[in-house]
Amino acid sequence: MNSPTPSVTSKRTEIKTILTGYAGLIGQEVTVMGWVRAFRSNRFIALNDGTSMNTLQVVVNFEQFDEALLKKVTFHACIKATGRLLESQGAGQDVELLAEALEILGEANPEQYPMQPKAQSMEFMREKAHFRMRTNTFSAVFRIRHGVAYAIHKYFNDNGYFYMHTPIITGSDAEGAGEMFRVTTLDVGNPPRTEDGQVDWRQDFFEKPTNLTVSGQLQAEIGALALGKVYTFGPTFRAENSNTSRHLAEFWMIEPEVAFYDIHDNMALAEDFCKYLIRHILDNYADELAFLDQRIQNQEKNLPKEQRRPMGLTETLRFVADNDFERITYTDAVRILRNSKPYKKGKFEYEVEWGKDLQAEHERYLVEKHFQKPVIVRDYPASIKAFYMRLNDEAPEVPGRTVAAMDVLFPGIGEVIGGSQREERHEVLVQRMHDMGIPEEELWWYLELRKFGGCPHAGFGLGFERMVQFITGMGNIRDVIGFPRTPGNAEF
RNA sequence: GCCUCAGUAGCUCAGUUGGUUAGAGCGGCGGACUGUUAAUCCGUAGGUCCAAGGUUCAAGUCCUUGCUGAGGCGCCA
Repeated sequence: MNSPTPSVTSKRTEIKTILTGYAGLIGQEVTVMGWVRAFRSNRFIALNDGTSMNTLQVVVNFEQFDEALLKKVTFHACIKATGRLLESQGAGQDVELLAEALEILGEANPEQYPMQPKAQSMEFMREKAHFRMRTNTFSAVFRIRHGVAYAIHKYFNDNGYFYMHTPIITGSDAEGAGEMFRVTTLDVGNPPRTEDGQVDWRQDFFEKPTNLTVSGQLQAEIGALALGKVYTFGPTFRAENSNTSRHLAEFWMIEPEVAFYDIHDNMALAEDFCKYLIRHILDNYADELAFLDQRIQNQEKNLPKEQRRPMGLTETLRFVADNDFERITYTDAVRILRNSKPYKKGKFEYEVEWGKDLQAEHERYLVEKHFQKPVIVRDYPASIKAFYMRLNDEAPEVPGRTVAAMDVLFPGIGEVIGGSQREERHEVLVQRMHDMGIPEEELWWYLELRKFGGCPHAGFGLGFERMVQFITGMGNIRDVIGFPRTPGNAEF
């Protein structure tokens, strides 16, 4: 009855298919394959194949099976079961598979296998990244991660955007988005040198210094000024020594760039886009959200009330999807903060002063206390923002020059989006680059975009993992990417 | 990079003013039971107390340094 040698065929029915459309399958013979989540009473196997949150109950009449075979039905062992699908006699499920044949596709010796059928810490599972996707939490997170990625492409495609691939290796270090990873084929221990002792980059692969990209924006602007509406969605690298729950050295970023858009169009796009992504997950991953919601509640039930989330996960997502984001200027934000209770009581660690960047504590006050919803802050002081952001006209009620920059701030994770209307005026851009010490010769092509057929345009960068973090409610960004790269960590 | 906290069994943790043989729950293993749903019951094994050095009659406990992790901050998405 039981074949000792595994013979995998493609004739399997996915468990999601069985559980969501079992009506037509009752009484029929089906084959399922998956990983054992539990083996109760030597009779009931809870089988999960990754297609959904749910398990199929496989019933084995242990009298009919070899004892040595059943001994191998252990936690996370991979099995194949064939039998008839029946209405369940038990209370916990509608249908169950009465196994007629059972095959072990991959053993998981419980004395050696590190995962256990119990709650384990996020830190421990991070060290077991090759196994953690088999857990309820991580399989839910990674199905949702896929869902968000899909929704991104669908949103842009349905709205007439073109997906554009920008280079991973860049020869420019003027993008101004942080420390970069050097890319080289030179012998790092003994690089060729010029006569004055400097590394001779002309002998390197690209005959110049190159780095991993920190942003595809500058190239996306090329696309926008030809195709009108483009977006990028690719890996991004920052060599910052950032040790936080919201930073990765390697992450994925979405960067739409749109010709003829100003900062207000840009904000409208950002808000509509965020809401679309959230709605897509609400509509398609309700089981996953319910599980993650429950998980957070269990986690928080021991915390004092004021440290708990004000709303459940699903509730939060609905709220964000259904309500307008608050839109304020940086100047307004400063005024609100200076009139706030924590400011007057001296609770802020950092000074709130026009011209200084808003700190995390300030952003959190605006989002979580004052407005209690996502906030878009725009028109930041020019002195604290990048050279390519469009210089606003002087305004009498504003203390200094500002640029048409915008940050979308979400509760819990802070900045999800940073963007701007781009400076399209050649002479203004040249002046800004000069003032900020950006070498013009490195970005000659970027400047030429302003000389030949330029136009007003705008765009933004959305941190993919931060959005997934928000939607899944995961506390640490390292738990929403399969194989996180952070300072001192590049395992797997 | 800075600040704070932590590191004890496979996992999560307890371990009193420094004092005999370092404990629990879960997991594992052995057995019982068998329509279970985090199955239940009985039994059992399992320890470089992060590392090195130091103080002391005596260190899991105190001190120094280092390593690793977490939380917060900065940089940002």
